[in-house]
Amino acid sequence: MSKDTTSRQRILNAAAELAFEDGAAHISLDAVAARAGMSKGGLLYNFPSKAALMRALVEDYLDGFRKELEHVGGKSNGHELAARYLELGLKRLEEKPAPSSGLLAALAEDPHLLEPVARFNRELLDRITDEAGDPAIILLIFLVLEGLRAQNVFGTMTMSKAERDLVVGRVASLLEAGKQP
Amino acid sequence: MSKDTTSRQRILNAAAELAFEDGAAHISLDAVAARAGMSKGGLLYNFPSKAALMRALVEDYLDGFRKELEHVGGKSNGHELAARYLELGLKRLEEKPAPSSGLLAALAEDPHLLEPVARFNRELLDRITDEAGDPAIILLIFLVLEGLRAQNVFGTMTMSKAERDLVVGRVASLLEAGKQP
DNA sequence: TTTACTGTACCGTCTGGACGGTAAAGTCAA
DNA sequence: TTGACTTTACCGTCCAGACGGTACAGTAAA
Repeated sequence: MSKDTTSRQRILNAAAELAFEDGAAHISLDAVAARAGMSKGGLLYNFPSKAALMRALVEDYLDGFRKELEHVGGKSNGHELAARYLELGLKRLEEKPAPSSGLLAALAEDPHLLEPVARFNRELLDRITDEAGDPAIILLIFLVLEGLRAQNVFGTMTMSKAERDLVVGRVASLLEAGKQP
Repeated sequence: MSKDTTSRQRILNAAAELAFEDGAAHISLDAVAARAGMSKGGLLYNFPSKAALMRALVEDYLDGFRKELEHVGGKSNGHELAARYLELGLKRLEEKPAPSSGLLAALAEDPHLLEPVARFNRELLDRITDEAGDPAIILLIFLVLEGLRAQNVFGTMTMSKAERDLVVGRVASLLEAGKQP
């Protein structure tokens, strides 16, 4: 696809795209290499095994999230963090190869590979709820975002942009309302 | 596993369980047959091809949902239907082999197989919003449920029962509040 | 010279699916 | 009631192809 990225990133993108388009069961090393514009030897030079590739897919997803989340500033209260999380989650839905597609590939290969994702989610949830007043709204934001991600990655997104904006706006106003009661 | 079910159902359950436990990429006909307590020949007698099995997984999921949803009564207003949908969705989260695991298997095999699911979701959404006052709350319920399902099937369910009850209770009260404005 | 690959050849294993049985249950005329 | 048959619901074997992984010789840029 694009040549201005590292081969590592091209491979990761290729794997995510393939998982989304052809189904996670059909990500062969040959197919990923071909899609990344590279030979299988080249792929195996970057990732010594398929398992390593899948692990990298998960790490890449989490690193991206962490980096972008922390990017704004380490010090922030729960509400700011929640709003930032919502915003970031929505932004990530728009990205070309949905980052979550990589998770799908990893999940299909071995469900245990998603354990770091579960830990990350839990830590983030705790961090936000510790500082925010109403846990219910935080949990709700989390689930709504998870729902949108699921729709996106399952290819069953039936809601229009307008509908998504509507529900996200409502959620945001609930968060705002719970700010200073 | 259980012997009092039809071989068809045993096969479907075995496939869903395997997809959840070992990863959707590793559902081979041999593995499914073994888990269902049957030979591969027997499996192929019930489902003439792997694709047919995957299609059946999706149909089974939708049929179950449809049947249970309609079971209460055809005539109901939007709010009743929404409440029923929420209740049913939660109940389905508790089932032994998560019904959505079958969807995961189908998705891994061929993403197009989930198109009927997308259509079903859209039709249900339209049907409820047509009769209910506030579309935002309906969409919110839908996404929250989808989020819970995703957590369940991805094996990344980090929320406790208490937390789930908390957020679901909040959502239900929002639905109730929007009933007669 | 090192780095970052490409390309080809190959191996052992797994997989979907075709196929030929077969034992039991049901059907039905004599 | 019996014998002859058809159907149902499987079992076990086999095979061509796909797959992950290895090995290695070559190459072009830094």
